Amino acid sequence: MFRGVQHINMDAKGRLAMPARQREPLLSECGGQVVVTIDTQSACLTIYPLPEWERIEKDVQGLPALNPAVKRFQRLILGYATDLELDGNGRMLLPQPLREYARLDKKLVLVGQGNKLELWSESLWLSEREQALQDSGPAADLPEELMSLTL
Amino acid sequence: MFRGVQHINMDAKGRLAMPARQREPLLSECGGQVVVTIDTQSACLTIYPLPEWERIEKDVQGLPALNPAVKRFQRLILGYATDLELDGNGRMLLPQPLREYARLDKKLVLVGQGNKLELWSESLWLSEREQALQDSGPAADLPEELMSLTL
DNA sequence: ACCTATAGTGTCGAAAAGTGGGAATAAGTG
DNA sequence: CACTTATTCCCACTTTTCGACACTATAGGT
Repeated sequence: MFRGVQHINMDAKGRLAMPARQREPLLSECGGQVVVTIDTQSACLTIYPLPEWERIEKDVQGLPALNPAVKRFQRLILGYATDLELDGNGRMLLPQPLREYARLDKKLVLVGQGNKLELWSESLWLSEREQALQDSGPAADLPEELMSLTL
Repeated sequence: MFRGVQHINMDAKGRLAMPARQREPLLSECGGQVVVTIDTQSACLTIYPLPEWERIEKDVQGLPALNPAVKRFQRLILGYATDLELDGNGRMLLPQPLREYARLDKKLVLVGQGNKLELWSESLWLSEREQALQDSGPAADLPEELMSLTL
């Protein structure tokens, strides 16, 4: 399970060092083998351990491909999916197209989301968080399902 | 069950010593393993014993993620959730993003809330308490649910 | 009132994590 | 085929983090 928000830097070569907290689970669960793809809903990337991704890939491929919207969705998700491996120092090198999609520059934010990690450019993360706080803050009228949660 | 309001200090490294009163239940219930996350409604943090958090996490992940407001809520709650462990001295080290969110400085307030603890910066706690007293005082009109309470 | 035990706080050192640079290999082009 | 450019792998250094230890303060009991 991936948890927690961490601010990390990408170096000049486009490498990003996986924080130790997330590195251990990745190494033990899948030997550092991950799949990175885009989030079609937001300008961020998602990072899956390889076994988890294989399950998702199967589900996505099982969708009715005659529906043009589905077909487009598949094209994006599967098309951008790239397998990467952590190097000896626990870093991964992000391919340009992925960096470009999520507008990644030096300052990044890595967000644990249970079965996956999300990777944001710091500036986009901040504005997303701002929006999220508005939506979930005291003034917001939240959907039914949330109101009934017991926290 | 966590009860009581306690004023505590965070040291220069961002460590906070869990008061002995709360420490014992935490150690016996979950071996000092806790999950800290943000409260989306207020600028404070919430501290759960690990087993209790796992129940909540399950509920939150079960929500319909197609609703953008729900998705944002999940991103905040799950994203900021960080598991921490009490060290040999009964202290926990709060990660920077969490400290930042709740504007924590040296003086903090720890508030028991039954199944969880809330952590406030002292100054925010004081003004929140002020507001809460206004809302719940003699002049306030309280929601139905409260009126029917037997105190 | 003093002594003791326990909670709270600070400091130091070792270890690990993050960062950068450089060399070697591979790929692409003239 | 040779030369240039890009990519990858590896090594070394710096910084931060974590754990252990020691000291101080406070509360309770004799």
